[in-house]
Amino acid sequence: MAPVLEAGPVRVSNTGMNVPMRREPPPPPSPSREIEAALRTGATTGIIGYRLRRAQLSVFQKFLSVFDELKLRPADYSVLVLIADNPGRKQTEIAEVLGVKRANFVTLVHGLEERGLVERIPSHADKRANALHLTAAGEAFLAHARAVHETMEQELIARLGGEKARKTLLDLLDRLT
Amino acid sequence: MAPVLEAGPVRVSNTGMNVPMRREPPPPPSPSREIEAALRTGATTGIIGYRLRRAQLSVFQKFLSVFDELKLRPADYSVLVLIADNPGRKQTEIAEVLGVKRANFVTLVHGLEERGLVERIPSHADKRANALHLTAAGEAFLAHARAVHETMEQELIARLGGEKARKTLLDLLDRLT
DNA sequence: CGGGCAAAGTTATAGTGGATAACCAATTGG
DNA sequence: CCAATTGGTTATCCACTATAACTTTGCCCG
Repeated sequence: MAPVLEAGPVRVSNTGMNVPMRREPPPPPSPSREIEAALRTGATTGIIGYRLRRAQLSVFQKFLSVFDELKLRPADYSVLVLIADNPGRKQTEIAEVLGVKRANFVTLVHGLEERGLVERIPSHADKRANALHLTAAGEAFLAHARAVHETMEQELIARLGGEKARKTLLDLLDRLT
Repeated sequence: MAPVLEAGPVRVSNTGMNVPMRREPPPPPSPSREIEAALRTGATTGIIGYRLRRAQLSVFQKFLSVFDELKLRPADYSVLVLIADNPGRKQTEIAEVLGVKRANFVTLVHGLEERGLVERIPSHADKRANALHLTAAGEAFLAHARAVHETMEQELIARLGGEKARKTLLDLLDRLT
């Protein structure tokens, strides 16, 4: 996350629009002494990519702390969910929808396999491929993880201002993707 | 670049709400042959963090391609903008508002300094600190970069559906941060 | 049918970003 | 004046991603 990352791009030539109209430096706060004047961040905070990055980092951060005990990272979780909903698929298929290079996906699945959550069953239809399945333990574990996640998700929705706001957000994010 | 990454957290116990109600496997498409059935991704795509991540990667990707010729990465750009709007600040201050560890900020600024865009002037008020400024070349470079970025930003706003949608997005992102 | 090409999985490797620890010089507060 | 803190720096380490190369297997097509 922090993701990230790489900070975001920025806005236009002169001043960003969320920059408070910048006429002249507002008179310094009460004691014009050396009071740590705040920085002008308007030009960066007006950037869509920048804000997107910060929000994403923040949400992932939260995910990491919530799932710390379960030793689950976001990528792990998404893999488990995807396998659960699409049992028997091959590695390449799961990797692709997640946007993970199949070479890197190997390590990911191996980790889950070693923890006894996932099984890689050699497909006899195609001897090159591995069909991915959750083990019984994996199912149980995921059920718990899903519950934990749902709590977090509801918390996020509440912060957004409700279900409608969530839909709006997802729609806007889609337009950027 | 792959999106994924670390995918996001997910939804609740049974099925995500954007998952089409999952009753039973809908009859396979026309030719029930081996037609690469699409994966069920509802449970992942309903996750706020996941969508946030995908959108952020997408936007950054675009930034990278647009700024490829200028050899500017998002972090570089944000640093230049911040220094331009807050000349004379010390490294620690700029680093902090960007959420960059001061140790890692060193490399960042050094790169910009070597390119002749930024100057680190030893402060005589505090002999430990470096006051950051843009060079004349840095100002000129940034003016160009800002113009390039503004074009990209407008393109993003258009995709969102206008200025109002942009404000809505930024507001929602703020609530998550 | 047989040869060539593509796909699935894997390994190895490199690059990048962020985090931590340790250190020096300088400053600040008692 | 001394202790604690701050600013900058270096050196490392870890996580994530990308690329290349290789093996096995499947598929197409002349």
